[in-house]
Amino acid sequence: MGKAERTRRFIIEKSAVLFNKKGYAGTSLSDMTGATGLTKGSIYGNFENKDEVALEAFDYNFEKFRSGIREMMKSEKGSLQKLMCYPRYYEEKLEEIVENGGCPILNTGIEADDTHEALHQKASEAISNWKKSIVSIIDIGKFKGEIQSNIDSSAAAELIISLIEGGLFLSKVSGQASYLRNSLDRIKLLILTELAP
Amino acid sequence: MGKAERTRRFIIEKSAVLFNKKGYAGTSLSDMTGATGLTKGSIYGNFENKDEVALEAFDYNFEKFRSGIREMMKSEKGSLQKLMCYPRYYEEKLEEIVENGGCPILNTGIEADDTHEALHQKASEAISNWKKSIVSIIDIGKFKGEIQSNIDSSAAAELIISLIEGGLFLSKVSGQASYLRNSLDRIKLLILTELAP
Amino acid sequence: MGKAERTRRFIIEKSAVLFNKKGYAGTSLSDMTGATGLTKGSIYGNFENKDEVALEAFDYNFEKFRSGIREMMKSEKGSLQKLMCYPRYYEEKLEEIVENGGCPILNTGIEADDTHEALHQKASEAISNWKKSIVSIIDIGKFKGEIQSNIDSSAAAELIISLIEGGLFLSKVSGQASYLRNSLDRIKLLILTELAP
Amino acid sequence: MGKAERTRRFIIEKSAVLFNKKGYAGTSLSDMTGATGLTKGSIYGNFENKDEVALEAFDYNFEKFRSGIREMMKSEKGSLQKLMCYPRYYEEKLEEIVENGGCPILNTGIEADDTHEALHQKASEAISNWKKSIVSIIDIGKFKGEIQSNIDSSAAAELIISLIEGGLFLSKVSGQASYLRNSLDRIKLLILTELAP
DNA sequence: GATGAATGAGGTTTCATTCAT
DNA sequence: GATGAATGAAACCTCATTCAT
Repeated sequence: MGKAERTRRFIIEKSAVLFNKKGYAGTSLSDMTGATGLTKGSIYGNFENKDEVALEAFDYNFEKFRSGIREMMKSEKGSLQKLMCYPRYYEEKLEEIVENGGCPILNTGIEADDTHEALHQKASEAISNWKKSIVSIIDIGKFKGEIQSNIDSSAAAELIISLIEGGLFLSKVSGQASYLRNSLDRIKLLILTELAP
Repeated sequence: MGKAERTRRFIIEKSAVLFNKKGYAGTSLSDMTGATGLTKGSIYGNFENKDEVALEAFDYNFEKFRSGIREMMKSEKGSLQKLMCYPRYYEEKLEEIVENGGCPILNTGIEADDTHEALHQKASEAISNWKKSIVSIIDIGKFKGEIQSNIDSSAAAELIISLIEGGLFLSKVSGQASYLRNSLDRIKLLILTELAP
Repeated sequence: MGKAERTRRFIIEKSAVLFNKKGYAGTSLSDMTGATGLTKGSIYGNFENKDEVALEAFDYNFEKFRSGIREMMKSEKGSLQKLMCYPRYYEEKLEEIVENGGCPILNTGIEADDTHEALHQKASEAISNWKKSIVSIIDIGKFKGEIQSNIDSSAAAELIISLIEGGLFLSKVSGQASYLRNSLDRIKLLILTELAP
Repeated sequence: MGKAERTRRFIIEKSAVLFNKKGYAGTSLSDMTGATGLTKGSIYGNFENKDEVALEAFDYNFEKFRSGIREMMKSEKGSLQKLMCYPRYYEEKLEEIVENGGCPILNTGIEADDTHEALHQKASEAISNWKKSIVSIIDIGKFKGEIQSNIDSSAAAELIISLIEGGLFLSKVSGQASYLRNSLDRIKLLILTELAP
């Protein structure tokens, strides 16, 4: 990793939490120079404009948001066990997520949907990929006989995601963890009583 | 209603959709003069500052968001029937909600939670009131024997809200109505198979 | 005094202290409506514009500033006794003058000299009249043999005014009464040892 | 001196006379861009806000105001000769001072005393330092036997300052140099007949 | 005659971006 | 490749003033 690449990385890391907390419109170049200790010139030397930083910051935030659970899943073999990682993971991580400004898909999706098409697209793709990965786990589960074969994989995946995002949103804004907990409990129930054969 | 009150009303109505779509930081005074045809001086003659407009615009958006379902519920007697209004209502209204920029609680809550305490508070209170109204319906249902008495009213209410908000968010950002539909189907199932005696 | 005249009077009285404390540029129409409880329309119904109020407020402030000493002088017969009123008067009144924002000639003269010709003129005339009144007292004193006839009336008057204004300014800004006291003591000395025969 | 420092200097120099003539409230950012040829952005790149420019402009004006007399005093050895610099200096400089808007202590003190605490403080400190420097000259004079030892140094210093400021004010506003001349003559008399042994 | 509401110019400040050094 | 300094547009807000009611 050359120096240029390292500087880019550094700028993204430091800016990512700003964008996640204050949003795209609410984060200024000055916020970014303040957080990085770099100059505006330096940021413009490494990125074309604020947009480019925001776009990469989203990728960074999203990757960070997803890598934990991917790691957790690796050590699980069964499809149900893999799916059960979701409720386990978010239950553990709520506090940390809140500290970092919340779920980046939620933050970026909500801000960008009517204002910033490129960011909106990023959020939309993130959702799409997330759904695909859950569908894939369920389909493999069905193939291996670990999950009932008459399950609608797509519907199940969408329901799981809606419950997680709804719970995260309400717990973050209301300050009450119970919203997320109830959502995650429902996911567990779903996995154990409806997906499991 | 005096002229001042009419102008305030007019400014709020015209600005409300802007704030819901573009957010607080993303909506400028110029956007507001553009939408109303009034001058900045006129807006500042009727409101103390942008904050005051945004705060009242939230109330307006929230009221509009809630009044439809309140109306629908009025014509229902039974507790289960009242609760079933939620899935019915949001299924019908998704398109309209999307056109107006989405759920104001979601939009405002997400933007404001780390940046604008007064708006955050508004969103938080809206959630709290919404939950109370669902809990109240359930509790009355329990009292009247229409809902199983061993149900955790609070948990059920939080779950319903999480499903609605999660579904709205994902359908809006992904552009796919199925997220919300699946959430609403799950709410119906919950009402009919878990709450009903 | 008709109603219109009473309203004008009221506006001037309430605005006069504002202009004396905050200056012409520093006093806004809103300050004036705040201080009077009247509307902008009402002020513009009684005065042509802010200038006209400021000009009359200066007259009011100046008159108030001078009327006290004029009163005090009335009860004195001798020229020296009349002149001695100055040090006596300002020694007594320093606190009150400071509370009202200081000497209006000083405030208006300093602010207006390079920015507002009409106000400048008012201040300049006030100085001129003040000087004339002192010169007149001295000249009468000379005629009556109460004051040495070889005294330069004009120079003595200017010196007295300079000492008063210099002392007032420095005491007001520094917060220390001694500046004015020393100036006034010097005036007394001047009267008793140089003017007196 | 780096470029930034040179630009700051330039802005201060060009703004200083504006602030001295038109006052703090009467000087706008547009006045400042007009006088410097720079943009508002550039001014805000070099200063935190208008206040910071005004505060430094006062220092600049005051320093300019004082440096001349300090220079003149350097070539004098005796205490009386040093004190005699005051009347000599201000007699010479009246015209130049008037052209530059008058004495900055007077202008700033009068405008700021009831409206701008930071500027008021600056003016107040300037007075305090000025007085200290005169007291110091007198005390040294007493020690060296050049000035009568029973003189009240503080009172003499305050009187000198009051005479200068009073004279400057009245000559500036009335347009008649005699006010200042009479004050300065009185200072000379004081030095030669009261301070001198 | 008085008022409430509006205006439009101008106030201070911050923005994303550029470019000579 | 990085920086510091500048730009000009646009941000929020206040101003003195006007005028229909």
